[in-house]
Amino acid sequence: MFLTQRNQYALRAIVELAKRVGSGPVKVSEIAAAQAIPRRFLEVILGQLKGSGLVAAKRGYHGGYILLREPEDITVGNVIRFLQGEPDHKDCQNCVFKLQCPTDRDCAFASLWNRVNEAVFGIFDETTIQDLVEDGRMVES
Amino acid sequence: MFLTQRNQYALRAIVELAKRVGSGPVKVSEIAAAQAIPRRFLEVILGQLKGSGLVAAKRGYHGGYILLREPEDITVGNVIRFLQGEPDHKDCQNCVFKLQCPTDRDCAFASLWNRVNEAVFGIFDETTIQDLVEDGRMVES
DNA sequence: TTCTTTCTTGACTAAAAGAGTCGGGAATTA
DNA sequence: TAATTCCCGACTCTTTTAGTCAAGAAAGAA
Repeated sequence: MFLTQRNQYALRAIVELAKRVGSGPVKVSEIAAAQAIPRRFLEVILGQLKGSGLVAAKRGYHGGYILLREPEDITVGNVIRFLQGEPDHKDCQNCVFKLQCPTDRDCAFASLWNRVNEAVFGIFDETTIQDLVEDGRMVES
Repeated sequence: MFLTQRNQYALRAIVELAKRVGSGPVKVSEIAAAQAIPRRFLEVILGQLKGSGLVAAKRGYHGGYILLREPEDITVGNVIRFLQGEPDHKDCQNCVFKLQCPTDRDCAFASLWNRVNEAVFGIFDETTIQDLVEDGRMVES
């Protein structure tokens, strides 16, 4: 709905890693199978995620990915913010009162966008990976 | 950020109509000029908006578009919901615990998506077109 | 009536974003 | 050395979004 497929795959991969904390490195192919994510695509995504400091990879025989922080210390907001990079303020170029908006801010919609953004990230920031693992458990029963 | 260019154009067009309530029909070309929207594209968008019952068109000499409701009685939510149509619940096909999610609901992310959705539409539903007109006025000064 | 204006319609094209693939290389460990 | 697993960059395919075009129909003016 609000996140691309790719971003959802990233979250799901991290959730899968969280479920296996303590079992050593998890192979990409295992994560892909468990979460029904195309393996090669997942390799790309996990490669990118390394840059976030949330996960690390190990190559070779018993290689795979591991989580670098506790699942309760990683929020959805952490992940999404990393994946989306800096919010581009180009958005405002298309605001309602374009002429009064030379600095790309303070347009009629600015307040609206800000409120929505804060609401969404408020939720993302208070939802941890551990929360998602637990929500899943209820359903898995 | 959360709305396509097209949806923002639609909102801006309605805001422009709101600013001119009482002055009779407003031509597409006037709205397009005032809001820096490609005219032909705007024609398509306004044509679609007619179906919402929020605006009506009149052809010929003094033709143009008019708002059918008071700006304070139209919310951003009204407009966006109409433009986006029914929310497709296909989204959930890609949830975390796919296997436990045959009915396309109750996945680990369902709660998260619902909370985000409610937060966003909560804001959209409490923001009227009149609010946007007024926010713009402050900036236009 | 006839001309001009303005919306109407549907098909069309173009650009961008998103999703996913492929082949070969490099590290690690058995 | 041989198997395994991550690593990397380039590549393709599809979908969505953006925007255009031409011909037509209504409404009013002259």
